[in-house]
Amino acid sequence: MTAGEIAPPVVAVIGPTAAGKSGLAVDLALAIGGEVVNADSMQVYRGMDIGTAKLAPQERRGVPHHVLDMLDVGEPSTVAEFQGWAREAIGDCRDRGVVPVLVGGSALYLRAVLDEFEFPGTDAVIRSRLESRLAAIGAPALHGLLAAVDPVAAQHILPTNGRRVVRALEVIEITGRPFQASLPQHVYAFDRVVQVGIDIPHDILDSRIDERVRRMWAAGFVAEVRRLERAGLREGRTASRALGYRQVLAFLAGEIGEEQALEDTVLRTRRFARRQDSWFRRDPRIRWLPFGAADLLDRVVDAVRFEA
RNA sequence: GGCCAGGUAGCUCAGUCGGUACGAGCGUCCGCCUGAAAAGCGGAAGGUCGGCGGUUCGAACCCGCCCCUGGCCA
Repeated sequence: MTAGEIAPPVVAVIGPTAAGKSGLAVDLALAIGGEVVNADSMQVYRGMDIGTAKLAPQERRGVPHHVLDMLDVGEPSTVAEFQGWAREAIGDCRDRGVVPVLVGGSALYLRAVLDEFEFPGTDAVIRSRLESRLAAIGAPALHGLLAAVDPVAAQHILPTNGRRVVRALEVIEITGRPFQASLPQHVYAFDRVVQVGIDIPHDILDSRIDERVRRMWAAGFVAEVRRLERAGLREGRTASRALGYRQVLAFLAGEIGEEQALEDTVLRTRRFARRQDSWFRRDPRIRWLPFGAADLLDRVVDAVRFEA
């Protein structure tokens, strides 16, 4: 963009999984001259296509998509790294006068990008030392240690949540300062942001999830996982835990039957959607629009034009 | 038709010499969440313990009959 011109707004299309965000985002990008920036924690993996419901190239209808296929399944993924990629993509779009349309259901990722959100560093050595300590003495005991050095953080972290206790101790050790155990305020990191959410009833969403998972299976999901398994998926700290992938890996390992894997995937996806809900509902800045509305796209476009 | 096992929370099942169901896991609902977040963690609501009758101060647990499920025999 040229000097004096105002930067385009940052738009985010959010909502629970299987609500139709990806397609809507492309529609929106085509309507207002935008490009898509992925905000899905698992679509950053190369090869994880069917199971993450990643839009196929032709389905992107010529709209450039950013922050997709950044990692191999064996590599760990983190919010902090994602935050960097996404902000870079957003900055790049805006510099070119293009509206960045962030799409995804990873709530923490969205907030990390849109809000003022800073992550203290990490240290593999410290981390693994704390993790073995966790394995040795258990979460409550480790929580006791946390309480001694950072009572406030300890108060905000449940004694049974080993994962968070470890991270808190890691941050304290690295920075020498207390750990911020609560989410920050809702303060955007950009001057103009519009978040539109797809509001979809639970029963409709549940049946869509069921259909989607079955469609994934029909589309060769198991074969995809088998392929990725050879590429190191099973060893991947993050990717191996993805919905569906984890279940199919269990099936391939002979731990559960294939039908069970499918049903578990549906179930876990449903629960995930509920969790997404509780994140999104807390953000008062989201402009909710009804799923299935005939003029949904128009309303999204209006929301962007009006609020931006 | 006979024999055996079993009928306890939405589901899978624990359970005690007869003394108020501590039930557990899963699901459901609600909540938390700063470098694994499609992850991790917590809280809550759910049960006339198959039906009827009997024994007993008291029965989900004992007896009888009935219904249902699975298996075996015929």
